[in-house]
Amino acid sequence: MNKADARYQKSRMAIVESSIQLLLSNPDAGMSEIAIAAGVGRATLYRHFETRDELIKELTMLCLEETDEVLKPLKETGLRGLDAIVESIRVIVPLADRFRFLMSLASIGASDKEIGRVYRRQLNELTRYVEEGKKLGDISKTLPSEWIVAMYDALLNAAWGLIQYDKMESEQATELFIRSFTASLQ
Amino acid sequence: MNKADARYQKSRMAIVESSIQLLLSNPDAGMSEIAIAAGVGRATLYRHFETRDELIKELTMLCLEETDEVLKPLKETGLRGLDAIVESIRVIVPLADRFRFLMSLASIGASDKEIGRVYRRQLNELTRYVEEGKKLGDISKTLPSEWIVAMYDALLNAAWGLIQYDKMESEQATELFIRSFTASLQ
DNA sequence: TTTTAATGAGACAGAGTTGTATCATAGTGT
DNA sequence: ACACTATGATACAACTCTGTCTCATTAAAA
Repeated sequence: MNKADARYQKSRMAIVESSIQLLLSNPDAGMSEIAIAAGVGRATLYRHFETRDELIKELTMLCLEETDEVLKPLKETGLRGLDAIVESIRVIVPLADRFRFLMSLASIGASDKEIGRVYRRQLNELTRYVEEGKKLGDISKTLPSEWIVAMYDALLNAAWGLIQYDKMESEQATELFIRSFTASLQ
Repeated sequence: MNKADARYQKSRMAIVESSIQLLLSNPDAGMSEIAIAAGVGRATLYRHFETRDELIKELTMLCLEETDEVLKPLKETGLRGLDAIVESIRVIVPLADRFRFLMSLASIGASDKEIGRVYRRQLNELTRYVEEGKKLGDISKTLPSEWIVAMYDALLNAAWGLIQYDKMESEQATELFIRSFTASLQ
């Protein structure tokens, strides 16, 4: 299996993209179904991912890395507190399918060490911004940080749901998310 | 099978309650697992519910009916708009596990006619309160009703998650929910 | 107490899924 | 042009889950 081979890359990309979308709408989808959705033979699917559990684990890691990737530039902007959170919303909503995939399979996080570690780190970063926001006076100190983080996740989910079902555009969902979320922090 | 028989009722109650909780934490749980969780033989489980799909469908209907039940008094209070919504939050949060069960298996709603009908009706009632709230001036007219309804569901989920993982008490979650939700509607 | 019937345990067939192995084919790198 | 190799199709065994059935047990109803 040569990772540089064009056929390999084509198959792999198709598998990753299709399986994330498919597992999002049907978490019980089997390997046959996944292979069909990816337009790939079942045998090829097993050549790329040894088992179904392996596939899901690698997809999860991939989604975590992708969200990491878009959040990295944010750290270099020097934004702090609520400003940082708002900016994170802007970059994360377009990736909401990845994020939702992580949520829907959150149970995995508990079972896999590596995933749990990365997941907790991302959660901690958001919590840090929340604490900053409280110090800066943008966020009410009487709201528990845990509740704020939970709201963030929940509203991101809501936004993505509306986008997925074509109820609104990504931009509108982003603005509503930001508007409602910031308003709720007073 | 005599529905009045004490043994029948005991088994049925155990099955219903256990399977809702179990399927909530593991939607893939099989009939064996469900039977064990209910402290009941697998054969008995099949005597009460012909198939696994039947079981899930009946559980879903039951949860719908229960939420209907607690919302019924609300209609007789004469509360309108935002006041009605706030009151609905108070009565619904304690039932959040039922509600979450409905959400987690929302895909069923699409497949089953009866469930889809009841589900849409409940959604419409919430939407009606939202529209009322806009007319009464409690809710900004520039927020799409769909977004508000989505937020309601999302925050209910968030509240229930925190309660389930013992991060806070039901009362505190309710108050945070109401506070954040109402604040976001301006 | 006696009768009735719901239950638990277990065996069973059938269907579906997973993961492995083989082989001819067709696209790729050289 | 040629050698390589990823792929698709297919067959296969092992396993799991579902749904059915039987029979002894035990708790409820009479």
